[in-house]
Amino acid sequence: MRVADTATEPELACPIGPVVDIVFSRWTTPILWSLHAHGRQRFVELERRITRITPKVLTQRLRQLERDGLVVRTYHPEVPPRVEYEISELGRSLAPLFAHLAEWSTEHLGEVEQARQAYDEA
Amino acid sequence: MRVADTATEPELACPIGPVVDIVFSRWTTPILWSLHAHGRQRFVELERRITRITPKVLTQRLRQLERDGLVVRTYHPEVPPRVEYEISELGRSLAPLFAHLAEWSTEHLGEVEQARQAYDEA
DNA sequence: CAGTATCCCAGATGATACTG
DNA sequence: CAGTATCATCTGGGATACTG
Repeated sequence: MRVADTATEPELACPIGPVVDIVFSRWTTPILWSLHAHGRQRFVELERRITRITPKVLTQRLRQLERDGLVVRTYHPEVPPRVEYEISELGRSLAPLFAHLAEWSTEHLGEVEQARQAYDEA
Repeated sequence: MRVADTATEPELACPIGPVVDIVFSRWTTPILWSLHAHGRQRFVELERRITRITPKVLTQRLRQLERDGLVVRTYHPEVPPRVEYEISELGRSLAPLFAHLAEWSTEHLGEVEQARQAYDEA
């Protein structure tokens, strides 16, 4: 974990910048979570589970996740076509991290709420 | 860590949705990281350290962070004015999480790169 | 079913200039 | 110094419709 060149590089002064872009860009956490919680799924299943997402955006995100090696896409040339998505090994390696995040959430989300209320009153 | 209502709520099917919004919205990680790595800092110091950020956006992000209780702002009514920002107790509680993230980064970022290359060749 | 193709808009971001 | 004000920009995302 380098800190030395903190002042050198742009916003990448922050060594976790790249990971954040990969793992926490919009829609990726719901998708990964869904895939992790419910296993291999078809396009429509994801679409139904992640309410409010449009097929266009879901496709975009899935492609990105596939490109980054976090998700595996399997195409079955049938009629009608069947496509299945599942978490890759690499994607699964994020599980402890997500757990850590969920833990922080249950422990400190309340404090954030309080801080907001206090702030808004002033 | 509930999973039961995964299909009930919208994108919050993902229990870490709220935290992600708070901690990983744009510019927040560089700011928090800088504050964590270099301690209490004035506005200009942050501005210089986080290259490419404009004062407007820096102000916005700092306000948000302050409202969420992750950062403490101290105003010194002098001439010229002096304002200092520092991480709060709550903000500091994110440190292990960031460390975890940095660790994942050093271990797996290479795999992401490889996946991308492989994908782009096909 | 599993997407693509278009059109479109809001909100976020950037550039620039100005103040207490 | 520590912002704010204003204007221009621009891209992600939404709505809708269509296809192999």
